[in-house]
Amino acid sequence: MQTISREDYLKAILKIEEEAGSVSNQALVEKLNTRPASVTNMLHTLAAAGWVEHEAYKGVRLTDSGKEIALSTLRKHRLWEVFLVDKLNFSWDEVHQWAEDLEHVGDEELTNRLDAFLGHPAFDPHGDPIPTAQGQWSDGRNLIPASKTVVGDRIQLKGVVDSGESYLKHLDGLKIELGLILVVSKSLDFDESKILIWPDGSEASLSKQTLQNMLVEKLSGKGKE
Amino acid sequence: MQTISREDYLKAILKIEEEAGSVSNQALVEKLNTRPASVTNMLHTLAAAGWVEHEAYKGVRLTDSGKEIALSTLRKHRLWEVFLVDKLNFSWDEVHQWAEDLEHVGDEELTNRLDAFLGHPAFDPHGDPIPTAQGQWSDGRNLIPASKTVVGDRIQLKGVVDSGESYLKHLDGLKIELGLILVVSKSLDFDESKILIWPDGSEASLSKQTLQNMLVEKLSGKGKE
DNA sequence: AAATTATTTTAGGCAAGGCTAAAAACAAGC
DNA sequence: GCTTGTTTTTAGCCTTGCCTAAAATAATTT
Repeated sequence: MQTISREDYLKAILKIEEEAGSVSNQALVEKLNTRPASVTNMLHTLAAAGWVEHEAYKGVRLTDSGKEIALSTLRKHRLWEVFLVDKLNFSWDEVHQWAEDLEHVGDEELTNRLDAFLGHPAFDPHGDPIPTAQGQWSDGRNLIPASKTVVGDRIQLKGVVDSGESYLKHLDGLKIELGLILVVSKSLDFDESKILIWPDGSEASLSKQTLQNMLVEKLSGKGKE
Repeated sequence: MQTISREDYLKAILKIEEEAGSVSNQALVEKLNTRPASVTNMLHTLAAAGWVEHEAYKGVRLTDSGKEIALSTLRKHRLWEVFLVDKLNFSWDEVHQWAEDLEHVGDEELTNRLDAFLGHPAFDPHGDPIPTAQGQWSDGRNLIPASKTVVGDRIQLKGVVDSGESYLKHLDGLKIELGLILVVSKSLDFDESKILIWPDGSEASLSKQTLQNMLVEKLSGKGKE
């Protein structure tokens, strides 16, 4: 049967599969902030339930039924995040922890009604795609990290790689939010930082690290590539 | 620290205190559908946390801090019920189980924002009063069971005693919902049932048991008392 | 008051899911 | 091929909260 902890593991496995291709116990230890022995334990439980295939020392893979649960949990998580931001006016850096709890509440019916109530959003407040009720992974976008842009590019922020609270607060401080359009004005070889121009004409310098975590879309190319 | 189970116990104790004055272990066994030994166990835990005062064989009482947690949990429960009915269009008989989960999510801040989003409702979908953020128990209404009405009374349904699914579905079948205004047309001594008139002129007979569970307000007395 | 019945508590287990410490397996470097 | 270091597993323990069965206490009847 599904429990909170099991859903958390399945979701973590799904995300690591996406990010890294294969899933090591070590990766789960880091993602779930737990100990290696706990991971081994839980993988046995998940394998016994038929949600993952696990061969000792060889890593894990989600089965179809495991993937279904993981996607459903992720869908709920992201829909609740939209709810918290759009309806309760929380900021994008405040919602993760509550969504972490809310994702374990409700069935498909409730989730679909929530989805309809929110207007069938395609992306969550961090720009991550929301799986559909059919488990479709709808990210047909071609986003690139802002660190890969060149002088002259007009770019729009569409997502973030790291949606941890501290990074998001950092962006808040820079008046950077999803949908913001920026122009790359200067690129410094020295430390790979860039100077960007805001729509109001103001400028600021962003570090390499900040840029790497910003997922942007290149708009109508004013860029000199 | 607060856990789901502890919050459930505190909420149950609060409700039994309201309903019955004093709280026996037996009452908790019934309300929480558990075993006597489990109740004794948990009461020790709650007493150790300072949330209840418990003397062996003598019953329990909430302390101030215990009551605060219980009221906050009840508040969350009822606000989420309003959300499910008003925003996600569930019917009043479908929401209890989900609210039972949702009540354990979020802090005061989230709850207050939900409250504001819902327009500061005073009552939940079953007519039960919603405690305020300050823990005020705002039921200044003077409701009576419909079984205590007399012929000629014009009454409005404001709440139910039993908000279990089967009773609510029974009312649904009779086209009875919160806010409905009825007129008592006949009272049968035989089985203490009554015949009532709907606003559209139709009539139906309600059993004693059905009437006892309907909490109504007497409107402008057309009644012959 | 004594006996019966009902309620509550104690005693002892069980399952989930976490942990530490130690052993085993794998991967790399010499 | 051995040695060293990393990763994974095993072994064994802990906590929460549930359970059953039996003992203790209260309440009710006779």
